[in-house]
Amino acid sequence: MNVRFPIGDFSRMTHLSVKALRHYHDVGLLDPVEIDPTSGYRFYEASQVPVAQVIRRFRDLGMPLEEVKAVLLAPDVASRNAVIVAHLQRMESQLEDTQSTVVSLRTLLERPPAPIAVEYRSVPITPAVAITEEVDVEDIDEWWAYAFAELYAQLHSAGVAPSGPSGALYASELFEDERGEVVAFIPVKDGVSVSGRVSAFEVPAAELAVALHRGPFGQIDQTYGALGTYVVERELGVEGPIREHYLVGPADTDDESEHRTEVGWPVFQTTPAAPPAACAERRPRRWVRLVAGFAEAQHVHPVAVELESLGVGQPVELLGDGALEGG
Amino acid sequence: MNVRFPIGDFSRMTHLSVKALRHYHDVGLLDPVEIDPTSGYRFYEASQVPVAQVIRRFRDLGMPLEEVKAVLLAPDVASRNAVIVAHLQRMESQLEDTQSTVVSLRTLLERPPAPIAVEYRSVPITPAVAITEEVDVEDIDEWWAYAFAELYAQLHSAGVAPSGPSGALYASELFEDERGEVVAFIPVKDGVSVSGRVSAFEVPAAELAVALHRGPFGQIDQTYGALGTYVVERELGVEGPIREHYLVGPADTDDESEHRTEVGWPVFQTTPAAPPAACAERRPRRWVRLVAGFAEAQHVHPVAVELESLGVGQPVELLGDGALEGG
DNA sequence: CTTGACTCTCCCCTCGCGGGAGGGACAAGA
DNA sequence: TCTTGTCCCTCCCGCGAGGGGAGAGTCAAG
Repeated sequence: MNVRFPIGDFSRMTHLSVKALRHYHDVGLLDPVEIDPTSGYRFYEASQVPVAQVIRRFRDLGMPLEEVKAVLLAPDVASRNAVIVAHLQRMESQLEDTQSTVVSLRTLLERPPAPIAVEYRSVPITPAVAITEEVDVEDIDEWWAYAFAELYAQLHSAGVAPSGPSGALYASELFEDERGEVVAFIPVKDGVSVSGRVSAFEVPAAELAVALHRGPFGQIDQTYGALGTYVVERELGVEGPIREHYLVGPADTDDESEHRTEVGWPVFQTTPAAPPAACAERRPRRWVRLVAGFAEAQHVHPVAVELESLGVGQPVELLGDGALEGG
Repeated sequence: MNVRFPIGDFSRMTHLSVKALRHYHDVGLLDPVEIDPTSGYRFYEASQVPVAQVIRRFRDLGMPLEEVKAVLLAPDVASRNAVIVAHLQRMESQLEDTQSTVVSLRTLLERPPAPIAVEYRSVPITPAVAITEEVDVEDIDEWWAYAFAELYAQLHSAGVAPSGPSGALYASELFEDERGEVVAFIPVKDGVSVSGRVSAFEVPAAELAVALHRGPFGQIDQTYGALGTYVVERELGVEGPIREHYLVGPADTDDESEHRTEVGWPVFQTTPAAPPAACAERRPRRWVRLVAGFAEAQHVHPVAVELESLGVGQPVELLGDGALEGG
């Protein structure tokens, strides 16, 4: 008969706490070899130490008990490795998230709260070619890329040059209901023969409050946020879809910091001399929702300034190069 | 009066869930500017969006709410930065732990379960110089380094050469009570005039079961574990302190993989021809405890083999170079 | 036989919310 | 004005992986 250890000794052997061992017993991860029927005492064997060691390492890596169990019960090496690799990959991607969060936190704390410049502008009705579709917000990016690829392809094959920067209209439903109509358009002087999803379109005239976004398109939420804040503070109404104008984009330069995008907020009629006043009548609940969808990623007064040197280091690999493909 | 947003709109503005916002209110992290006394409705202002953003980033970094609160309420930039830096440092050290755990896990899963070779040996009484002291287990490493430094210094100044490899005795109390007597010794042929902590010592004769550890001293727990397992399986008794002999150490070569350490387990008298049998009489409860203190870090059968390519990548810095000292 | 160390079960606590029940509040449409 | 649907409220339970402690039984050494 092999030597039996009570839980306290086994705890010292494995560096697992007594509480943890009892818990592992409860969930069936590591059962004692014997339980005294009268006293209820748990007894473990020396041969269980290695198993406990493995459990401890995986727990140190934050692997959930269920998954550790899967590793221990895996019928073959391949399926076991699959579980381990999946966990390590989760850890790596989590680490990436952490690093990008540190970056964005630094941006948030460092950047001076540059006041946004908002310009009022009357835009006339504009002929264009366009793709119009109802889209889920989550699909926007992909839709956007394909739509403009298609538009430019048709203009190119028709031998027609744009008469101005391309742009898009975003229906307010998009921000209220997570789904709404989007129009991707490219202005053209003359009629163009179009086919497929592409159609002739007249971009409607509007009075716009316009903010210019300088830098990567991926950070445009900052400008949206700033404009949203601006609009909220002045309690401006909104009429019609939000616009974007792509003044300088990836087609023009690879330097993302050179990119320029205008965000246009359609306000009520006004003269350039007299900017629009608050318009309580035309400010229904829907309006608040709309702004709510925008007003984010502003710069931070209350905790700002001087946290200058938060940095991030190298990317990390927990998985080595030839990771387990052949397992 | 500024525009007020109900919790749902504010949730959309900040990407914080309604539940989270209510929780932050409960714990006093982010209070609404107004609470309708009759309906209990919470109302937030646009100016609170940036604060919420900051909260969200820190939460994404896993900072506890209490600490986020400390950041927001910090009276000056320096104390605020202190909190942030402390958190990022915790994250970095946690990451280091993760990486070393991956390494040790790989060792555990990869290394073939090499059976340990145990040799029985009779060692005679040996004159030596030694430092004897009662030590806490946690202080062992430091104590050990200083003790041998002192021993070698005195031998050197006395112009005496060791007559054999240095070694140490570890009383079993050390493993049972976390504290016990340790003797660091260096064998010498003749009497040496000694001073301070160092004294003349006779290393007692003993029957030893000896295991040889090859490699870094930091991994000696593996050999201890293997020897402990060996002893447990054969139910060998123990008499007297455990020994270590430092055959090849840092003084001899910088290549840690070349280091050699013997671990000696004192058994009862036996002839080399007839290895000691189990000795139930002399195997009190204390004995089990002693083995329990050793038997760890064995190699792993149940989940072993072929997980060959788990690797670790670069170290990570979340804190940049000139981190915030001047903050 | 006593004493002290050890073990058992059972219950509540953590942290940062998520899920849901049950019920009031509010804006839009009929 | 009523309904309808959507919001919002509070209150309670749950997770994961145990930690802390109460109250009671067990075990081995002196």
